[in-house]
Amino acid sequence: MKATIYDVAKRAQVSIATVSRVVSGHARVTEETRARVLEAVHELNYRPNPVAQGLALQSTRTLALIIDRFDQVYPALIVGGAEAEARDHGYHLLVQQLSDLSVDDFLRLVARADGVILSGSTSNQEFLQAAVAQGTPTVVLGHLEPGIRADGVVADNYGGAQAAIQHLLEHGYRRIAHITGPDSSRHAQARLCAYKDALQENNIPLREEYLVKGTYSHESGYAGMSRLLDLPEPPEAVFCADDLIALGAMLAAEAYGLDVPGQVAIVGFDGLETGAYVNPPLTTVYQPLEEIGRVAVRTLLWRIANPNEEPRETVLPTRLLIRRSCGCPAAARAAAVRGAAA
Amino acid sequence: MKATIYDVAKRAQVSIATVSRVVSGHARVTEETRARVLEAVHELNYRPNPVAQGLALQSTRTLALIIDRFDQVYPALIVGGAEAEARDHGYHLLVQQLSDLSVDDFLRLVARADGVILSGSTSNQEFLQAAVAQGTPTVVLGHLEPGIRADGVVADNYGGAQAAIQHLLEHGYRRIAHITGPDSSRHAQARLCAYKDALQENNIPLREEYLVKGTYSHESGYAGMSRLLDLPEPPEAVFCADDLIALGAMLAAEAYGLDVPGQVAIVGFDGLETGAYVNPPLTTVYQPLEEIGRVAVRTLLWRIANPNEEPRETVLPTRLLIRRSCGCPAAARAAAVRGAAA
DNA sequence: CTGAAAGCGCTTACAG
DNA sequence: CTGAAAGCGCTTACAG
Repeated sequence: MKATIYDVAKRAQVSIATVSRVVSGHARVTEETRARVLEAVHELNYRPNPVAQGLALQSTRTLALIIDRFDQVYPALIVGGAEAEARDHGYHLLVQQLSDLSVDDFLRLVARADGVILSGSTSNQEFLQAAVAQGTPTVVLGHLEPGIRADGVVADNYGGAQAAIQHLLEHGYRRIAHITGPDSSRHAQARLCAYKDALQENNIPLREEYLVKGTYSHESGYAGMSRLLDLPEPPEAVFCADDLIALGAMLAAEAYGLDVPGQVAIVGFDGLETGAYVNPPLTTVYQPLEEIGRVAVRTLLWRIANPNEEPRETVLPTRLLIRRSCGCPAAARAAAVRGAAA
Repeated sequence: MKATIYDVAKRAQVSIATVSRVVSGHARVTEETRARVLEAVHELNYRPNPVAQGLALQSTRTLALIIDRFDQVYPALIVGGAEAEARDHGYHLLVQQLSDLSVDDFLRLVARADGVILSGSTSNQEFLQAAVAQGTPTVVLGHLEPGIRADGVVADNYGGAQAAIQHLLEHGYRRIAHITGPDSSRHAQARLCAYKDALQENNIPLREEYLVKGTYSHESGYAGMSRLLDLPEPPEAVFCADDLIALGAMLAAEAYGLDVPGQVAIVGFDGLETGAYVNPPLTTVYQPLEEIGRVAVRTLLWRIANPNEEPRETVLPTRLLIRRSCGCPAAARAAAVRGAAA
């Protein structure tokens, strides 16, 4: 049904080599034969079979992206950026969720791609090792890891979290709690670390009861905040490991009849647009998720072209997005909308 | 570097045909040679090259999914469901965004897949035609279209929207406005249609000024609601084409100093989890997005296996998720959280 | 049960 | 500039 290079060659009365040359544009061909081939290509609506090209060229022009789970806007933005960037370079994108993935499934996917991007979860360590051992160009959405030849692309989680805590301290809060992300998230680890360091630098003792575990979910934010508010001495401010947790925490505060930020301040992380549209608008740390996806793809493409360079790490800046939930004065309506667009 | 079938054959002292047979399991092989081959496979860590298999078998065991834009949780859930289902069947998933996509890019992607799933946007009409013309198994995230041999998988947008309007009418509201989704969304069209029909059935004249265009975004919800509230006679209730619009509308109402739902009721569409964590919790129409992704994949796989069957359409039920923004009495905290889990 | 061979649809040295 | 041929790594009739 679909025309192959043989059909075109026959119709244009040339060899398949010549067809390949004019279609790829990689070699000189007489203008006359070129025209004849192009006409045949057009008439037969010929398009080279990418699978056959993949086999011949030993390159699929496809990249694989492994994300923990496609269930929130976070992964969507990363995939969106990655796909856009890949497309700009003539590449396609294969996606897979980390949860319940076997190494075999993973390697089957990777075998279809020229390289792979792995999420910053500790639970993909096995996959990372397998990919690198195979010599597959690999970038991790996280920091460089000693001894592993994979590049890293990551937001400045530590710096962002630090800025958030700093901001809360400037508000005069001293009793600052933290609802963490999952232990398996390296990003959550960095944010937690920044939280601890910031308190210490300001001579505020770390209280165990102010540290509650969350899972990057509304529900865990709700539950975590409830526990904090049940404490004999509840915190004045809560730094949440992501915006979903923060929204859950806000609802919990309301359920306890507490005003946010009047009675308890809340800060999130991610800078999701939705945070600008809740009441009070959520102060949060913006990280450029789409850009992370794009840079990850660019890095991977660079790595594919330069297999022998030393591992490279790119840290993208985060930015404190000050809205209302931290206790800052009400922004005008216009400002809230502007914040949302950021 | 990576072992091929030839390496295994040599090591096991058999032909590549035999290796292929034991690895695929498609044919009888002596237990003894089988063991020898398996040992070689193991020692060389051999895995068949899926690209070569794709060429030989004329099947890539890969599916393509085209979504308007990966920028919200909506696309994430569809991709998530699709990937999970594809994996369950040993398939991989290639993704691409519709925006700025050329037919050529699209067909290059499709050539790597055994079939394609297309979003329910009118702007992919060209792609749909191209895929079907090529004989590519195709499913659309929308209703069957006359004359087009593609299957359809879609939520009951009409029924869901109808239920939402009905609910608002039962609250006693008569001045009900609608902020639509983009014209290009068939789902938005269905919801709009249900809105109009429901009003008519209840003898409520349609007011042009109560119909404002949105784009499935917080921002358009904010802007649309502002326009509605500027009206000499603002609506008592607003049905929003999706939850993002609804959140934007809620913030606008607050900016106007209006109580939701006391002074203006708001209902959304999608049933996103976040809606359960805003104040007031958003009443909305739940649609099973992950399931839509899964069913789309199942349908596509069925179509690949049965190329000559008549086009099939699957309509998945939607469900009104009653929370607070419609004016229903405050649910207990537990209920709000339960609603979130739904 | 097993092997030799053809075929899947390309690309690209190698000759001419 | 152009063609014949080998090669990419598999699968699967076809013989034996």
